[in-house]
Amino acid sequence: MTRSMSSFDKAMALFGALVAQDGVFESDAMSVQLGVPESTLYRHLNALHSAGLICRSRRGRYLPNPVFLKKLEGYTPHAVLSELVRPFLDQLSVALETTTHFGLLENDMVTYLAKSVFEGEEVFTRENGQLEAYCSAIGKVLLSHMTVDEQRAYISSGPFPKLTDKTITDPAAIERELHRTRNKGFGVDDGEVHNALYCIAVPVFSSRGIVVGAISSSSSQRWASPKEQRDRLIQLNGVAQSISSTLGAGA
Amino acid sequence: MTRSMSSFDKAMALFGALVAQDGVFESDAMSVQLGVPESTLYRHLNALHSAGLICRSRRGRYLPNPVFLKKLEGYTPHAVLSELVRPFLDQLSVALETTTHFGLLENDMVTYLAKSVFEGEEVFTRENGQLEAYCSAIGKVLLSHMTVDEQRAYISSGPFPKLTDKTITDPAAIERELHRTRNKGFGVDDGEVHNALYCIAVPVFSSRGIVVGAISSSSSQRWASPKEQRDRLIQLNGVAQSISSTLGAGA
DNA sequence: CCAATTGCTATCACAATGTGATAAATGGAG
DNA sequence: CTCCATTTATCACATTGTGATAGCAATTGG
Repeated sequence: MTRSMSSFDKAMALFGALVAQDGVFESDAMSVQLGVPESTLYRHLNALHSAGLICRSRRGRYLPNPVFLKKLEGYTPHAVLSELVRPFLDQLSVALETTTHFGLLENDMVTYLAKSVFEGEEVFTRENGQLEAYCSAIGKVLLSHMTVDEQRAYISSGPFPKLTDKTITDPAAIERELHRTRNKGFGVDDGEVHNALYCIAVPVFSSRGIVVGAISSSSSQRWASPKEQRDRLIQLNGVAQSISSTLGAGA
Repeated sequence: MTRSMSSFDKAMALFGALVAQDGVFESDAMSVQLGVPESTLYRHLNALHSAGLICRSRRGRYLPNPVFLKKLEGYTPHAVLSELVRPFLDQLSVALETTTHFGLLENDMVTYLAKSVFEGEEVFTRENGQLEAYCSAIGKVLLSHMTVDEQRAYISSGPFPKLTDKTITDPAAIERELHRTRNKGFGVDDGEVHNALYCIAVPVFSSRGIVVGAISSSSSQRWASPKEQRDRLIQLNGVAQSISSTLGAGA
């Protein structure tokens, strides 16, 4: 499976490291970090430069080329993600016979970037609309993949409004629920946002294991059995995997 | 001088073409456009994908990878440009003994991204501040490199306030002045913005001849002679060239 | 529904480029 | 001036990239 890596991939790995470190390049540190000899790194730097990806600022400092950046103005991660994800959501909504969503976390709220309605299963959400994270299925998944510090900060940022009888509002209970979610690998909203709304959600990872967002299946009827829930999960995870692979390897 | 082109450059050229065309890829058209055989193009597409630069959306449609885009959040063309340009401005201001600026056009106004003050030559401009384009040296240069349609739209967008006695405000006269500026290759502000402010400016091109911005030399005293103006121009153009080359080839 | 078109993948012999060790030059900081 | 990290240059060698061709896959149009 390990297709021979093109020279491309290695140089782009260097690019990624550079932008992540605010342009700072220390040859020996970078050499061990990327597992590439220094002489090769400098060749890659020159390749990135002549390809118009980076500029040399001060000695030891390389910045993304502003002309290159300008080309990417007009492409936002949100817009691209929602376009990429939509066909998968459509496929999923007919397979599951439920409405499906793709969402991600933004300022501790879930933003729904894309939605695919299954006829008869209208849901009150809107694309680009937001919902509370602690009680929604997608929100629980995304919160459960935060770092410990981030999650702690979120949990102490309450209060958490009780949207239905079943909404979990006690901070300690929310924390337990998030642990459960993380361990199970999927999130459940059992009528906790709205009386007639039942959802399950799974995370979408980038190839390097970073959580990019989450997809969910929403229905106005509760799942009939654990088995039905399990079936949905299998399909959800399959689609999540597909999305991951269209995102590609270097991300 | 033509250093052998790495495989990188060709693939990045494809990337540039893709983002410029909103992700649309037609193999035969692209093949003639880039002068690369189709089979090679598809290999490049795969390289871009596995490097995490692009995703495949629909058939024939390739979008920038959102994960990649997210890495570049936080880098704006403005911020990077001003950092890159600053050392050149500093060098220039001591060489010319004048205050120097780098600016670009934004909504028909000149935005000053960077400024290097020469002692005793304070100027009222602020970094990230804006000034009218039709009367400033940098503005004239940038306007003179607009497309015909853009320039026509600008000229008919008046009125143009008379900031000093010498300000050119008649649309037809402005148009003539822009033609002159374009032909000479540099712009002059002969006290047209402020009574005690005299500037000359030259364009900064990217390697592909796109105007990225302009640099200027500003003084409270008028240049003594045509020769002095010519000397300043030579230095200005030299620095403009240097900036172009730090921007690299692929841009 | 079947053609026809276009997108995309696979393969191969050959040419070109990337690789990494070494050495040396450049530039900045104390 | 001296040290140290950055950066360029060089070289024999291994790995990739190249582009023509053929063929498969999927969409479009009639």
